[in-house]
Amino acid sequence: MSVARENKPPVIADVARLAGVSVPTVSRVLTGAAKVSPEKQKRVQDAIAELHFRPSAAARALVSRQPRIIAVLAGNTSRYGYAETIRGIEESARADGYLVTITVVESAEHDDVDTAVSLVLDQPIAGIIVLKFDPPGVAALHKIPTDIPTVSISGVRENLVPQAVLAEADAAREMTDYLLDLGHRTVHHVRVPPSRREDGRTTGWRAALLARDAPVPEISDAGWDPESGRAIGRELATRPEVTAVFCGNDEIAMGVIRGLTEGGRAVPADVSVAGFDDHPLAAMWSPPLTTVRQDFAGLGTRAYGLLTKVVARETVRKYSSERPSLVVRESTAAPRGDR
Amino acid sequence: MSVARENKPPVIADVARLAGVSVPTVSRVLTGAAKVSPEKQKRVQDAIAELHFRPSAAARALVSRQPRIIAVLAGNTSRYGYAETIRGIEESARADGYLVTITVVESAEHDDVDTAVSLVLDQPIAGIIVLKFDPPGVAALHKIPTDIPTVSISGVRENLVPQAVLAEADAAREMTDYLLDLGHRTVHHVRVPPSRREDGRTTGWRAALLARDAPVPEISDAGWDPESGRAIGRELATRPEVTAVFCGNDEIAMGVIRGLTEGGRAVPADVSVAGFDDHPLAAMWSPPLTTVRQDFAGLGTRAYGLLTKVVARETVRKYSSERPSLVVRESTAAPRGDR
DNA sequence: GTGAAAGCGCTAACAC
DNA sequence: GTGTTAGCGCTTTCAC
Repeated sequence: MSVARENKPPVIADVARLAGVSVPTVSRVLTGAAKVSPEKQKRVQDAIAELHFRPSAAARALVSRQPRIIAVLAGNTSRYGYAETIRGIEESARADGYLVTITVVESAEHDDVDTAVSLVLDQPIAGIIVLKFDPPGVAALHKIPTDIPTVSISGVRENLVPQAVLAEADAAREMTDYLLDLGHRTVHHVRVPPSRREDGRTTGWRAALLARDAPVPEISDAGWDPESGRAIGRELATRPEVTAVFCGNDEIAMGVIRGLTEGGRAVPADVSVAGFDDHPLAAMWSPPLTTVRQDFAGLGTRAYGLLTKVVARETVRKYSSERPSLVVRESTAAPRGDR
Repeated sequence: MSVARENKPPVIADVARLAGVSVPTVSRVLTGAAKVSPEKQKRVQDAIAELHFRPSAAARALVSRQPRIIAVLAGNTSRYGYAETIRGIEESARADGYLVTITVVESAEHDDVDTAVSLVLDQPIAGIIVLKFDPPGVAALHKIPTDIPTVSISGVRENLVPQAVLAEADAAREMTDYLLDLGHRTVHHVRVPPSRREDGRTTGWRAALLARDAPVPEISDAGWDPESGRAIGRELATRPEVTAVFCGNDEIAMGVIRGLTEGGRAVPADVSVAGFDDHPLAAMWSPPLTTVRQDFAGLGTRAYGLLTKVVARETVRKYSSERPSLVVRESTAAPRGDR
């Protein structure tokens, strides 16, 4: 009989026995850490195949002190930007032989943050990437012990840990300038839940307005659900002075357009609406949505790259992406009076 | 000095020393497995806090043989249905103290499948959930050794492993019947990449047509990107006999509507278009999309529940969800001649 | 209740 | 090259 232990998964000792070599020799062919004679190599290989042996990841992680898992902490996983960023992280990690875990931080409340962070800390992980796009993400970052390799992803620079950033503020400013250049007196802003007091999109929008001496209208706060944008759109439809709206993301922009339309205002004839992100459906929308293209997957990739350096204890510095780019489609136009 | 080992994370022995107890006693207060006197309990607790001690997950996984991680294998992670299903899995797992990993199976090619499955198998995991929505998912499922606790999620029943299913075929049939009842002579079908020769949506559509002796038009194959739906929509726009289109998912339906519109056909005046999934943007679309609501998150939750039973070696049987429900909105109407 | 001793399955160190 | 000896940091007997 070749199966040494009834019903239990084979261990390295079983392989060694079957191949007629010592345990470390099996380990050597497994890791390739040292030379093994071709003959024994083959015997070991055969034994492994025969027993369907797979080394225990738990034992390896214990002895080598290098778990092959990285954790992602995020306030959300299914909205477009989040999902794409995670996709970018996973893709790079997989190519590198790392598995990635995702855990969502339901809210910035102590209990939720603690649950999520503890869950991650209680597993054998190599490092953590936190998506600091919203308050839960920010709260989570602050709860992570400083001795754990950590990287954050954000729309604004900060110095807590190395981070991959998107130059959101610059892009928002560019978008606002574009709208102003079209002839709009000012630009209204519908914000998605910000990560701090104010996120990059809002900052850039305000800066552009102030730089041109345009009035700074009160901000409308939306949630993550497009439905919340619709309600805001309906409200905006009742205010004739609103001719241009810059939204925190495309999904909200789509809701806003819907609400505006329901309220009797045509887009872009009566009011121009712009989004942010370049959601896959933005081009399908009617009218096709003017927006800002963000390379979320690339952001994830860069964050992963940063993390591997931190894990390897190399010195790293803050990273910065190329600026997101303006994509002009048909949901924006010059105001009525100007045409 | 209370820190026993310079620069290294504290281990259980450090805690024991500081608290003046034995290592097993510390372990006992950690796990709560056995009684410890209140006094020592407190000393241990204090030592843990002082040292910021966290037990090594790797060591625990090794000795207890019960990793607290479950893996999800999927052909995709960011499209709506996938992302929502994963969200459901993660939510239940987190509540249960399990971490979830995600790994993408890029294609059904041997190399991609092998990379993904090996990655997962090389880590300390308790079990696997595979999203069998597409060919990569199906291929991955077949590569998983049978001794690993595994559950699949799918739109059609099969018997390989326990699975959480959505009664897609029934819902598709209901949708097709609804369209036929409106007075359409037949219903065209735009398919998303199927998991097997034919998935539940296509099967249900065909069954409904056959049952009513309606002609069964040739199927149009779309990809996952809405853009591919748009191309199909343009093509469909050139064929006057097309008056009703049932699409494999909402994103494709939105693309099809766009293409149809660009081709000069009005929706629903000239042609009715229905989707599948009830994407968050479906209600925002113009016209608001008629679709089928699927409870993806619930599906994920049920799959997780199944997996925990398999892990615990309880006997389980196939699960089945309530049937998805029809959501009639404004993208469908009676054909022109009937009005 | 509590400590000593014995592993979990693997890799690292060290001879030969 | 290869085997022997030691652990990795915990939990689990098993005495007392």
